[in-house]
Amino acid sequence: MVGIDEVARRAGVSTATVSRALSGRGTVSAATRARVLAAADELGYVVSAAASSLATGRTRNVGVLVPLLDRWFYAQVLSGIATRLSPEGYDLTLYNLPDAHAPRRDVLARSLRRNRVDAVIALSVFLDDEEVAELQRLGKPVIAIGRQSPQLVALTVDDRAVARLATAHLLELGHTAVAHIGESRGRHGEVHVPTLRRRGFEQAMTDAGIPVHGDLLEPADFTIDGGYRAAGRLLDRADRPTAIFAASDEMAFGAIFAARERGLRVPEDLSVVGVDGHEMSGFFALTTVDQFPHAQGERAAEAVLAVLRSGDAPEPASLAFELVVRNSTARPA
Amino acid sequence: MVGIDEVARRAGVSTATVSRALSGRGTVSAATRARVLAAADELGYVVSAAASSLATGRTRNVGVLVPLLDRWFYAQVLSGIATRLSPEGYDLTLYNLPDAHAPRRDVLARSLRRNRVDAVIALSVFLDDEEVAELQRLGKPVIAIGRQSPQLVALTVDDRAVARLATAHLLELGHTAVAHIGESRGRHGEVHVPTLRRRGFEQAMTDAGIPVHGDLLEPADFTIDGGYRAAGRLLDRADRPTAIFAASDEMAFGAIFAARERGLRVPEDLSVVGVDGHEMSGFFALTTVDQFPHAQGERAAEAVLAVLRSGDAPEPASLAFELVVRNSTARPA
DNA sequence: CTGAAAGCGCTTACAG
DNA sequence: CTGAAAGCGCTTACAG
Repeated sequence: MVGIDEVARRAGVSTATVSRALSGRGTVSAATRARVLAAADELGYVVSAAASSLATGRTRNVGVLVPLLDRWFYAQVLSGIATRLSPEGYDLTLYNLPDAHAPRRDVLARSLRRNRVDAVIALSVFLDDEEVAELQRLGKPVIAIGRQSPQLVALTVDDRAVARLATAHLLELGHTAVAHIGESRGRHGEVHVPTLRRRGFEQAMTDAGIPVHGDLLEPADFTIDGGYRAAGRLLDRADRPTAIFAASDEMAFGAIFAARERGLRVPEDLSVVGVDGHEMSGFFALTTVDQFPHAQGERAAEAVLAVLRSGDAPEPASLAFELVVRNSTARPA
Repeated sequence: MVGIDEVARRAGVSTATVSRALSGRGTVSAATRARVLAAADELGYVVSAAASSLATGRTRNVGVLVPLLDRWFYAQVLSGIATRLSPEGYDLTLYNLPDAHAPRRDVLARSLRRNRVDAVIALSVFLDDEEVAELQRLGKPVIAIGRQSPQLVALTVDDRAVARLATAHLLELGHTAVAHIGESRGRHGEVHVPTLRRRGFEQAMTDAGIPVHGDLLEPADFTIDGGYRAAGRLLDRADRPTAIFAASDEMAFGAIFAARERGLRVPEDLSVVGVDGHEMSGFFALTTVDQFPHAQGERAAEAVLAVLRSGDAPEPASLAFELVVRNSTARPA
């Protein structure tokens, strides 16, 4: 690899001047700059990340924390982030945060502290207070997607409103036996997305004068299979619901598979609504609340870039969502 | 951030000794080592990536080149890679290689040359000769997944064999009108996965004495929607096939949607086989050739770690695949 | 506008 | 087994 001194020699200037010409910081005469650029180009010089970042303290790298790499939603957001970071010359380093405590601490207390990133985007990871503190101790901008902790600045959709919108759609069609598939316990209080969706569901039902009893809430883990099994439990009951609001499209797909397996037609015998705007929702004719995950990633990347440029603290922001009505919902029979 | 000299002061030794004690390289007495470890732990010291990598030339970071972040297959492989890299203390930096020429050059000639990675895993990206040369000029180990260039060491499945296996399954069931959805042009010759799958299909058909005419080959772009449209074209013909071999599960899903839309039953009226082992293939009852993408990622990561440890050149290897028969295939009516 | 020099925070021969 | 010192390849006050 050719170094800065080779470029300096070829251009007949000092390394300081090469550095100034290439970075655009400091003043260099037009003629000198041109000579330096030509020399760098001819030699194929690229600045060494390690040397540059040791000298400046900046890395031009953003860390992204993801709970799972192979869920559609996260892949979408990640893709959105990469889309906006790459043209700005920023790299993206991935940190997979598993459920287990030990490896999580390893990522937060070790990997991230190696000083390899200028900022962190935390994607829907549920951090406990100690972990959040660890993250903030980095002294670097942190942007969360999805509310994860009261202490983290986040880009969020209004998850209660999302759930109310989906539920209200079913109620307006005339359904009264509406069940919800999602998280039913409230461990994470005011910042837990699945819990907020369940609360929004409950609120819409209550507002419509329909009491919500525990039977209408089936817990599932946001996978297709989880949705399939939860829906199976609901549909095998004597008093099965006529509509299901699933807290994610993948769980909604599972519900559709469960219905189909039982000879129930969607939407004639069962209406289903999801959340996300999954790429396959159109094929399933699934009515869903789209939350534009790719755009969420882009927004997060933009927020990070803005903070890095301005030095200002990041600001929380609210993300768009939209009900997309397709053919998985209809009036009850 | 606390530095090595603070640790040295606290432990009452030189920074050289701290470095040796922490890295395990060089000799340190047990007592000194214990004191250093304790001091480092108390201070929460973590070595600076930039300083360490400038001094050693090693980064403990692996670059992964991906064409698309939001395809299921790539997300799986990526997840497999991360799974194996993370416990070894290696970070993973993502480089998205789009189709356009300019940004690709930017990644290969700029980003990767910033010296931020010790090795590169290239995931199903089709590089032209110049790009491969650029990659090799890095002087770092490169492992490809999927055959991409004759010059790159790769982990590959035998794609012709995969296609023959899928096609033979349909032929054994008694189908003779078998169509293929995939890539139909052979730009990339001997190293292009879609082309190899098409050739395997043609070979199986020819071996069975069935001539393959162009009508049986419908090009598609490996997305669900592409498969849906390609299958639509096949199924709208007067002499529609009784079976379809799709070169990916996602295209197979699209084919199933296309059949369903036309009132054709799978497998009674149409048999469908895919390739990949997609997480949803079970729900679609799709017969497929599983190629275990998560395991492919793990294998690639292991190969990279082995090369990094031994200093030996990487070696090509062959990956497993397996026909999984489900309910999307049956004897023709 | 430009250069000499110090410094970023480590690692590693070298000497003892 | 341990320390002093040079060096990794840049950047940036400082001086001119």
